[in-house]
Amino acid sequence: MLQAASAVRGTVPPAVRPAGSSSLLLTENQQWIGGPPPLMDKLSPRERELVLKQGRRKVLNRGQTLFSQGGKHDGIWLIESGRIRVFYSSPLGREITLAYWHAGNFVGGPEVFEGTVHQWSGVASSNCSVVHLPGKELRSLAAEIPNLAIGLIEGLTFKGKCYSALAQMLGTRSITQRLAHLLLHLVELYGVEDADGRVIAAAFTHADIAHMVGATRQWVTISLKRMQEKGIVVTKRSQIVVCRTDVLDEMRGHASD
Amino acid sequence: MLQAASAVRGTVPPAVRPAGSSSLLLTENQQWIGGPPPLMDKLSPRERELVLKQGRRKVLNRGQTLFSQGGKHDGIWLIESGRIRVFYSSPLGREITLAYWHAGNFVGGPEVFEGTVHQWSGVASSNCSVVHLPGKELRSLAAEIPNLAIGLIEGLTFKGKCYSALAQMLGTRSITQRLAHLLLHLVELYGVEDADGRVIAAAFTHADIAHMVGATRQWVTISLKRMQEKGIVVTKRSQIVVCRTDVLDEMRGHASD
DNA sequence: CTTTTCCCGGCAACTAATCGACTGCGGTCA
DNA sequence: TGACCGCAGTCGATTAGTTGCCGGGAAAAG
Repeated sequence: MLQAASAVRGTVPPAVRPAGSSSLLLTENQQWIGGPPPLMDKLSPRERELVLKQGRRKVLNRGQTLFSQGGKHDGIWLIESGRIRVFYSSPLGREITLAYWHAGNFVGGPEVFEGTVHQWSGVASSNCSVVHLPGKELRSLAAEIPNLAIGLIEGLTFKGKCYSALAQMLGTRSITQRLAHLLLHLVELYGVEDADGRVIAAAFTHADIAHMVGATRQWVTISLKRMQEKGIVVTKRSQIVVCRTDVLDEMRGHASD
Repeated sequence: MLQAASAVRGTVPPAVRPAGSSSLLLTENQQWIGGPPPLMDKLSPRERELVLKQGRRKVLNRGQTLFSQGGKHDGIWLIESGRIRVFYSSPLGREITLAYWHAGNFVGGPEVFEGTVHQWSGVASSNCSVVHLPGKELRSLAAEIPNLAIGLIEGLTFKGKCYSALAQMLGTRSITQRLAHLLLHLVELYGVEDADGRVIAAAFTHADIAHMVGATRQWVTISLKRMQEKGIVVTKRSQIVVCRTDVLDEMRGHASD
């Protein structure tokens, strides 16, 4: 089984904004680029303590499963540190990842209290620390702390938009367009300046990217190569440097006008 | 402009269950096949009257637009009769329909009160009667009538599952699989017994179907023809008769095991 | 240090799906 | 009755995307 293949991959680089999610999220009308406001930010220190007291902290190694589709649903997990990948795997083995969720977000939707079964799976894509809030406790906490309830609703609405945007992208854009779109989003979230352009400072393998845009590993390789030939990106040692965001923006099936 | 090309298309045939939605909804773990329980069913006659009083009734002809993506969002529409098609249209003109919503459901999500802008468009796919509940009025009604609030949450959760399921289907299944899946769903909702098999009693054009599965009109024609050659379906005069649900079930990338 | 594992990369054959265009049918309307 | 229009159906050309395979290189594990 996986035992931390690379120290680099999986750690969130310093340049990264703390809260957010990397995926095919934003469509034309999407604001909230980095994700919803973190769930706990509006709470007073006392309230925060109250919530954490009710929850059960859990530490995960890279690769460990937090919940899996078809499993019984009970409550949510609040991410304290690390990165959780939420994805769906079809019976025939094809996979689509919804998003990589960062610290400050919660996972386990679309229902928050006691639901039926999970529609998605969640695994740690880096070493993580999470707090589990079971449905029953969460419900009473939400009744007690209005700001928590509001945070939950905001988070849920955002998740709804994620599903919605993902469906729209998958339904109306070609893989190449989706890839262009994703690269722009990754640059937005993880971009660090560099001599050649903007480096995507979080390491994703071609397979990771393939799962995000709904494609095969090989096709991502081919597409990236073509982009490199056109001078849009430079790939040096499994890192992607984006040189021409303008061309990418045009490629993705532009939103403007 | 469209002026009711056919009298048959657009009317909901008698065999149809009253509430529900036809789309690529159900995944393996999906229950609620026909949609959520209708929003108003749990209300007392008096409460129902109260709600209808606050709303503004609107009658739509087939083809008329109810709301469109990018437009300002304010409240929801309750469907009294007819069928509303909710879809997204990309800047380059490709379209994906989320669902056809029937009487008893509401449209205008994923937010219910005052939101930002619509992510989807809604047009009447038959003559419709709807009741508009603006965000402000809806909010106070929901505060006053607990059962209405619960209905809203149930409806929203269901919509979340729709987006989610649609994304999963689009991300992991081939068009052929999606088509098989859709046919099974349509039979489930609109199926009427017949000498050859089960007739899908609601008329959808090939273009309609293409938008539901995210494909081109031509490809739907070809796929249906291939299915006919294999004896899975029979198409007689723009109506589809499904003979072998078992084969379709196997084609769609089966859930069982 | 060696072995193993993972990941990039390329290649070839193949199928799925798109695009544009044209035909013919049937229904509707003037 | 004739003109029109939306829709099913078909064709050929082209592209997008898959599947399976093999090789090399870098990094982790032993």
